[in-house]
Amino acid sequence: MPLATLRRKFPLFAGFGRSEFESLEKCLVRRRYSCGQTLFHMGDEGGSLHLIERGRVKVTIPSTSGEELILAILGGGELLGELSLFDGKPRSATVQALETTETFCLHRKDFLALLRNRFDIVEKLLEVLARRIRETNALLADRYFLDITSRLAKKILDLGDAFGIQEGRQVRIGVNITQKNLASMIGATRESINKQFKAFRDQDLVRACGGTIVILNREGLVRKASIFPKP
Amino acid sequence: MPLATLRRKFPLFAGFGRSEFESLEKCLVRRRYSCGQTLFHMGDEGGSLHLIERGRVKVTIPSTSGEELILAILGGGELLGELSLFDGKPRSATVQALETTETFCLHRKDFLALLRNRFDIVEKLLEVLARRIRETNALLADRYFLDITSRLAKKILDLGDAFGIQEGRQVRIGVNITQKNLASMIGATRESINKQFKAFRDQDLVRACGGTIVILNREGLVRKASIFPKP
DNA sequence: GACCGGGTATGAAATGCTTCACCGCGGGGG
DNA sequence: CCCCCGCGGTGAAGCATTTCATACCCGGTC
Repeated sequence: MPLATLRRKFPLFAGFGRSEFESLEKCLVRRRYSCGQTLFHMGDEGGSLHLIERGRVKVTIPSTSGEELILAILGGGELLGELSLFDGKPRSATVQALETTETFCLHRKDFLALLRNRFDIVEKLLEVLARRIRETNALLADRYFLDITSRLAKKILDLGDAFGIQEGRQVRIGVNITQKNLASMIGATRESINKQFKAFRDQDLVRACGGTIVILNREGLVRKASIFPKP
Repeated sequence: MPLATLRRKFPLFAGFGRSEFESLEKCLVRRRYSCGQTLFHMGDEGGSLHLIERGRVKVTIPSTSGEELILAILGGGELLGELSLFDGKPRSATVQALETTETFCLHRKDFLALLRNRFDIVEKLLEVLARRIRETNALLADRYFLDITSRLAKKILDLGDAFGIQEGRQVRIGVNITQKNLASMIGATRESINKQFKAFRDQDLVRACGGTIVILNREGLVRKASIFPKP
């Protein structure tokens, strides 16, 4: 991969020059995962970091009874598996590929060595972690304060922002998300999602179209997401 | 505050020598908050970091209808308000003193300057952030997978670990936690907590004693916390 | 001393969500 | 080619929690 591409794809390394690039390149190992494959399991020993080159993965916490909670869906350019790097503890979640996914894998000691000399990378990393914390806090708050209708509307909007493809006045969500996945993202059963989703469809807010979701009326969804269910 | 005290109270600065100490000391501003006072509100501009010297605070997210979700209770030696420092965004939560609390306040640019030269502090910071993420993820997972009984048992155990004072075979939780607070920690109503708490009392797992909780039977609580409600 | 606000206690009624049961569809593998 | 499994769809019943209503106790204060 040329330097320019690296810098474009991974803002983390935006400040890199040629010499740093060359020493970094030696440490990167390319990894390829097909759809459904798991990168690692919660509880595993974790000594490496992934940079997602292309594809998408889901970050989940499994329950002992086989259900799963989806914490995040990550795509190209994003960082993955950094937690274990910083505290040396086991993997905090399971990660599975949702599509064919390619990553660059970087080992703990190489990465820490990298950090030591580059304060700009440290700054960006701190920012990434801060964002993760904000996101999880928001999820938690939503789960406390909102009912399923609002949570679903919000989640659809989020997905639209993260993976949306503009199509005229509509936005198509560019990942295949099953209703079951939606359910484990917002903490509800598939059946509840199904019913709520139908309600949104009946109100012409969204459309389902071969596995992907299309947002028809963004404003309407925003209203659903924020109207307060307990007045 | 002498250097030795600083190093003992705040592991973050364990590696500090005399000269660094002197330059740090110039930047620290002592702040005092009485019980109930708020340090800052969610949404505020946030340009500073607090090191808690003594006392305890609660970190909360308020809902628009006046309820609150308690994300964490922090005590002496802990860090507070670091998120806004790293991403420049507004305060992600409201923080209120639960007791008389004294902190050292450090401004953004002073802190960043500190970081720039001290990789050991960066490492510890990353560790702190990683731990926060793990904790929030765990809260979220609990909220998804466990019922109120298990969540309450778990929370009581957590509080015991964090603020417990050994008293013979018992552990007294050294903070005044109202049932309402417990409720906003685990995401339930005060009434539900009350009933569940009574159940625990009837089983001689815990005892309430003038505002504080005493754990009588740790093992029993552990069992309650982990037995799976949906078999 | 009377009043009031905040915390605790408790039961009955209401309800949002889950559980369960069932159906149809489509696609991938034997 | 057919079978089965995973996904979407839907209604009825069940239930965990919330909501509501009420009461008591305690400490402060007017």
